Amino acid sequence: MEREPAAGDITSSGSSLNDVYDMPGHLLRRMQQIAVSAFHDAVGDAGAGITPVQYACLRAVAACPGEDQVRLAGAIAYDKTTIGGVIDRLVQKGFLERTISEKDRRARIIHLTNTGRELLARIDPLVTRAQDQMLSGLSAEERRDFLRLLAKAAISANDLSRAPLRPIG
Amino acid sequence: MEREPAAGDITSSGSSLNDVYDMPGHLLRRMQQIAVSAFHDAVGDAGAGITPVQYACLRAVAACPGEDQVRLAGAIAYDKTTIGGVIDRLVQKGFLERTISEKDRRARIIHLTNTGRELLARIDPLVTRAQDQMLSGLSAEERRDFLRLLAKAAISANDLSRAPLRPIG
DNA sequence: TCAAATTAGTAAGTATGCTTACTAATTGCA
DNA sequence: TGCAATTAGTAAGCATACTTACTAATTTGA
Repeated sequence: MEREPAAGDITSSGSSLNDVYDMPGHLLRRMQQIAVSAFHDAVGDAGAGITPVQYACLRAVAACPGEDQVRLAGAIAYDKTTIGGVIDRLVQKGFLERTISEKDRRARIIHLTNTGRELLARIDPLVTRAQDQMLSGLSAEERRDFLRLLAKAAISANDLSRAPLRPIG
Repeated sequence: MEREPAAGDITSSGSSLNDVYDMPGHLLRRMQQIAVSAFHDAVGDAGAGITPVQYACLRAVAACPGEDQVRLAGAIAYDKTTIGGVIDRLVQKGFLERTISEKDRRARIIHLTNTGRELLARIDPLVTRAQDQMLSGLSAEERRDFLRLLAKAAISANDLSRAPLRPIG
């Protein structure tokens, strides 16, 4: 397999990183990390150490109080193992309550605490600001186009995911 | 356009998950996970357990042989701590070689092994296929638009990231 | 009705993707 | 020249995001 580099070679391996830079997988990974950064920059100390994943989990509980973990996971496209740990930490911090369901003793019913509700009210506007900042390089029209296509791609490929979105209701 | 919650509102907290579903942060997180899934589905057993992150690292070494870890990290926008572990595992599997630099004894110089080169040649077409599959819900024109906007957003917000892209050369 | 299949949740293990903190080597500058 | 600042890399710790495997509870169906 090994050979001497020849005169016409672009790179010593015949491959360039430009391919990688244009791959949706690479760009999505980078944008996701930019999104996490922007979240932390915008929320800062107001967030009591909350993460983007924990924020979405709180929003899911706020929108769907009294659901069990599997259905909450589906509502925001989390793996059921993942959401277990996320809820652990949010209970630990006093933002969520976890009780055993009366109807199904396997299931855990999740509710917001007042502290959790207060946290959400406090950071919601900051999170909205972060969403703007991560797309600050796009014009208003480009943002609309981008979001439309991003949502369309995510909906189309939903079942490719290990943790597909399963909206409640 | 924001409005006051009215008597007839659906949710008890005045918030709905529709906001979350439209947030770029949420959609980017979902698409990133879809991308990882599509990679594993497409590469399967041919990849010797390689991950998308490890693949990009191999491509970076192939394109920029003989670089140190910090510069390789910059070439694909990885944190220097992260790439350390990634390279550990790739050396462990026999795809990369790590040697101490003669010029700077702090630095580790990374090279592909022949096995690593063979792996790349084998899986490159499969990875390309995965990139198509994750955008299968978009038309050719939509894909072009989406990729253009995604790249533009990532370039603009590069310095928001904790691990910005720092191309070599 | 009762055993089989399914389901909710957890546990353990692995791989990113950071943070902070540290060592060792190199650079810069007074 | 020599000391301070910087830099490459690692270590430890924490939070996702899975995988596989397990327990316990519920549902199914013969």
